[in-house]
Amino acid sequence: MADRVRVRFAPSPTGRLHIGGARTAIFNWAFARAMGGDFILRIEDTDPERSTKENVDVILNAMKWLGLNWDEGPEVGGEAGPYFQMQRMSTYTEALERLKERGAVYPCFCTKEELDAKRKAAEDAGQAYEGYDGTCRDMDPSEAARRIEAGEPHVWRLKVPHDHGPIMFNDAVYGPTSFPANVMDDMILVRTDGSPTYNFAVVCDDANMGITHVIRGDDHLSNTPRQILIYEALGYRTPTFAHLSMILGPDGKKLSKRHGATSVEEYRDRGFLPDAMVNFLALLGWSLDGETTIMSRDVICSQFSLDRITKKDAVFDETKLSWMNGQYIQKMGAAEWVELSKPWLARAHAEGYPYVHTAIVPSSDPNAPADDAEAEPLNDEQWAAFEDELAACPAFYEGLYPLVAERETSLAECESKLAYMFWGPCVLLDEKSVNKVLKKEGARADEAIAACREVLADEANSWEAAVLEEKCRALAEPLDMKLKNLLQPLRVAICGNMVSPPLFESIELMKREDVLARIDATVAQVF
RNA sequence: GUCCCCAUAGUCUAGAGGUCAGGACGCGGCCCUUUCAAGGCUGAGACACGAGUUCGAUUCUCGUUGGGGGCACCA
Repeated sequence: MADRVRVRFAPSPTGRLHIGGARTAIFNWAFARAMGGDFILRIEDTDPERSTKENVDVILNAMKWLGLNWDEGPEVGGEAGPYFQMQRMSTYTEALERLKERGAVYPCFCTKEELDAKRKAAEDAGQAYEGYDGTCRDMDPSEAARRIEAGEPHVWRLKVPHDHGPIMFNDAVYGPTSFPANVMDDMILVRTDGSPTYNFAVVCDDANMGITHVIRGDDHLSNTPRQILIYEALGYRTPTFAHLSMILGPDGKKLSKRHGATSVEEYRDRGFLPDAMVNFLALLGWSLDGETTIMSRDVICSQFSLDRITKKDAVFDETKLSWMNGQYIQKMGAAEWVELSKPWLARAHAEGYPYVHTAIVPSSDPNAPADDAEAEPLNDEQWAAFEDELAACPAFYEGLYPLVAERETSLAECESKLAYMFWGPCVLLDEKSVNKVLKKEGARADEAIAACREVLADEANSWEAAVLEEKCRALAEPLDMKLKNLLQPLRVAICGNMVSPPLFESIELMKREDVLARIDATVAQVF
């Protein structure tokens, strides 16, 4: 029978969306799309300590940013709702009643302290703790009823059949998998306070929501046999399981905070694109054909399949992510680039406004990524000023795109790479560049600049990159200079640095009087 | 401790009982070039180890080593 595929991503709103969680979400989403099924988002908010409204919004926003649209879940609803576990408590109660009727559960009056003591005793004796010892399993039903009646605190445990054979299932990724039943103790399903444990709630929800494929992290592999026992006790058909390998940090350890950025929000704030993130994460443990690296969401969504998921853990390689992000930036186009680069363009604008003073400044690496930690947020006034200018001269901003399109590995880089475009008539001269290019012995930098200045000052030359470049290049022969010696000084004089985006394309976007003012300021400063 | 899982270059991966072990990032070189990039060409770089099955294993089996994960009234 061909059931409609229904998969879910079920995060706990305990903070930001982790890279590993995002990968799991992407695999579920892509599988649903490829199979023409439903992608359901369910919030596992049963931990009142950490589950807050804010955390839920954080997760939802991250999902939206990644473009992982869900068919059922928060904000969109659906027939299998509600989609917050806290709102599904009655379904767990019903399931417990069902299990009581079936004689598949029993009340246990052992306290947490008693159990902890037993566990500790076993460990101290150098033995492995074998799980719950079944103290209350065979209690006389009438005594149990009496103690419950008396209000004695108790949990409900699953009565795992003693004659249960090995628990077997065919994992879509790991293949045939088997766990001996005797290692399964009678796990707690419902706590003293009446709340369901994770394993119980998950099974109830997945069953009630008609989930056909459970695609989740590898860390749940050993939960699977427990959950299968619950499915069996409830009399439900088990879904297909597909376990995903872990994502590791560069040191081969499980990816965690100490590896740096581990949430999708951090990558967003560092100028990474959702398309690049989805593409990159999709390739962590899955491949289309082993050859294709850059692929659109459409391709991922139509071609994704569980049988091409690898079992091996994958190391998260940020270098490759950066490269991929650069590929997407190259292809995105000016209008989209301006829109998405606003936060960083605004900063560059704010720093250059109302124009810096001309000066020689100590060298720093112009290619160094922006340091988010030290970045101070812009105030409203600065933002307004930026928005005004953006609205006033959109062509200027779109013109910036070709300057950095193939030089950026993240959107954040435009702040430092394009800073010079916002200096108006002033220029901040990089000390090292001044020494190496302008003050270089015998290079005649002053002559080169003077000659080029004449070209740039000549109103007869139309203010176009191609024209200005041609005229300036023509100076090389009469001056008997290499192009490098002719144009690098001009670059430093105008852009402040020997390393910059294309010179004449930059000049074209500037005002003629500003360019001339920069040259004059540089000459006055240096020579 | 115990249970489970994994093993192709530094990294992500493709692959099949016989392949020149393929692609991508990164790295080196060359070309292009006013800088930096981008792009093109090119180079180095891998089947963890030991047995067994086989005419032949990197591929199948077992073991070793290495790595990862689980073993809660957390999720």
